[in-house]
Amino acid sequence: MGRKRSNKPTSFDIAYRAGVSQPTVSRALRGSKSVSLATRQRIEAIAHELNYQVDKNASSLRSQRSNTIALLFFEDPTPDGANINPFFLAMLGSITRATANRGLDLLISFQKMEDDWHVRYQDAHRADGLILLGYGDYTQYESRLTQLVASETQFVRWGSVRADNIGATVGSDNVGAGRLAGEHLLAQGRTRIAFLGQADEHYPEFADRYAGLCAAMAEAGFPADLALQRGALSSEGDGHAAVQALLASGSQFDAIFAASDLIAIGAMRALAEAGRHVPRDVAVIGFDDIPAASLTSPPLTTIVQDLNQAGELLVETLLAAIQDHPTPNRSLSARLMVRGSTLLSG
Amino acid sequence: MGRKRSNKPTSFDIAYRAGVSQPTVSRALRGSKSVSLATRQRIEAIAHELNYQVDKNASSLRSQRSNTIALLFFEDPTPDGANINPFFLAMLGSITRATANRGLDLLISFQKMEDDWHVRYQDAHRADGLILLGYGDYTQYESRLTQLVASETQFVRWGSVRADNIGATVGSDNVGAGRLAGEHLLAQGRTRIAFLGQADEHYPEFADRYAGLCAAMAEAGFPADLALQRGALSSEGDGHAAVQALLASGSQFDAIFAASDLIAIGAMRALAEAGRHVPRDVAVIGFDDIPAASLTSPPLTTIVQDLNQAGELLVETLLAAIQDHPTPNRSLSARLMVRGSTLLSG
DNA sequence: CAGCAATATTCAACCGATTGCAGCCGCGGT
DNA sequence: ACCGCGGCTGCAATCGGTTGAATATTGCTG
Repeated sequence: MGRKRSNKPTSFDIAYRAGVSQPTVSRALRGSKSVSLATRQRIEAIAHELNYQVDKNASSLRSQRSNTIALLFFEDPTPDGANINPFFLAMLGSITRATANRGLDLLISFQKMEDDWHVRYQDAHRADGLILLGYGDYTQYESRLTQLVASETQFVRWGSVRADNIGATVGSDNVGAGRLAGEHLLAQGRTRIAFLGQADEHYPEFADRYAGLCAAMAEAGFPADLALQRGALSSEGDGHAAVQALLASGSQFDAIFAASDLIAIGAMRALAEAGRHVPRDVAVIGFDDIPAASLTSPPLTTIVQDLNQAGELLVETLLAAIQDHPTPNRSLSARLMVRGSTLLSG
Repeated sequence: MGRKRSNKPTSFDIAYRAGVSQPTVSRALRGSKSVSLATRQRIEAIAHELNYQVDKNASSLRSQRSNTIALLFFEDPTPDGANINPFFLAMLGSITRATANRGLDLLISFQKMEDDWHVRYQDAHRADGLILLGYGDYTQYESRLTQLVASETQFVRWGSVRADNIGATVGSDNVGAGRLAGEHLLAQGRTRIAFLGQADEHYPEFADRYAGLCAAMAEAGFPADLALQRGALSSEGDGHAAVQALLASGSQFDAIFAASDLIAIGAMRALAEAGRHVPRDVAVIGFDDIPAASLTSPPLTTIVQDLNQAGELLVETLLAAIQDHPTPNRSLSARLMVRGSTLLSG
């Protein structure tokens, strides 16, 4: 309907002008070494002149490789869809760069876990593999992951790196990062450190961060007080509520380690409302270094994950899996970004 | 290489089991009305049972439609690539939803304008059309757009909606939005309103916002003072610098309308450094309502664009163009989000 | 100069759907 | 009976590359 016959050049047009057969054109343009230099250059010149582009569909259909990967976000439902976790948006930048560097295309989707993604993507030959990104309860999704493995779908996910993970995983060294946060707070003379974040097995990344904190505290001779750990998922509201609960419980604390910046920001808001000064009364440290972290007052000290490397490593690992060269799971070290929320002025 | 013969079912497998021909399967699954209800249901049942998915490549190759659109960001170079303008990230959420609603796939890329995108996407049949997103100097890119039109590439862009635009355009009613901002500030008793943002023809959106502000001021009998307009692109640093320049010039002003939230945030920082209180001494209003806007102190009053509708409209317009049913360009109305940066407490 | 390996190119099949057209069947009209 | 027509379904071509095997072209050896 209204789609006039396209006059885009095909490899046949090029073959004709170059006086060779069409398969030779195909080989030449992909740099096959079984085409002589002379003919390849001739073909390349003509292709360039005609503005020829290989048809992606034909190519993928025959070769069964799309050179495309699909990035799937699955966050716990955000009804309006507009509020995506800023950390993942930063990750998106890193991943797009990593794929572009390798000449791969990137499909993205914010499908909820309910949907049958692998069916829509890999099974339909749209993508060669998947990257799964999301906070949230991975254990709840384990059956899904198992299913992905069973259907021979290739994927990597970002998360807590453990030996018994299903499928390839890339993630930060959360235990080490938690330790960093703890050591920093201890160095500031804080010993009653609260942790805000779900620290159970459903949120292994948060649990790891807490474990790191506890380790640092134990080594310093100030064992963590379990009463100072409060659940919080990854929203500002949760952080706010958690601090209110802490204050209401009457527990004494002089520092907060929040499992994410959003939680930390909510926590700081609650502290301000309660008249507690940051950092004088309570030092606060977050996690992720989202853009807003430097804009709070005082600016939020936080843990920075190595996002550039994250994208690279995710893509690298996925490609290895696709080529049946499984790579051992790797974790990335994080570093501390000190700002005003943990430093007494001066 | 390691790619064992896939055993994914094809339409032939289904045809065989259903006792019909393969084309009938194809028709049935696409709901062609020339297949009887009985056979269609039988085919659907088998397809579902086998977990069959139409091969996207084969389908696109034959039908010459990919049901995919490509989203191209082109911001002025951000060398590390990590810092994407938060406004566009919000837009991304809206667009992904709009495409998902229509069963379209979305390819994304942060290619710089230098690259030959249309070649990589539409010409290679990866996508049926393009969505172009980016602040920045569109006029600089006009030749590119003309080229896109010449190569019959379908695209929509987000930007200033004008009659003489090249190609389809969707955008906010920036003049109206600027007027809103102006009226709000005037209602707060401010009459010396500075505008921070490039207001020349290279940045038509910003120019429109300024025009709206000027109109509101003129109507209220307080014509805008051109000395209070300062260029600023879209970064925090620019906003900071612009305010410093304003202060250094000795101009008097009691309000600032920043062309973007990032500029506004930088401006507020500069004001704080100069000891000017917001909103007592200077009221500040931004544009975009990025997540950080509600986290500044005081929280930033800003203009909210209707992002949900933006994604819908972009996709709708693009699809119309693809089907040769060009739609008139439309603009979306924006609304005011009042927060502390323009309200004297009480 | 036959013999044979190495290199360059062509042949023909193939990937898995979509689509225009032809064919079949059943039924109502005359 | 015969024709025609509408409703379904099958046939065969097609989309535009990729790929393994076959063939042509050289070049080199003895």
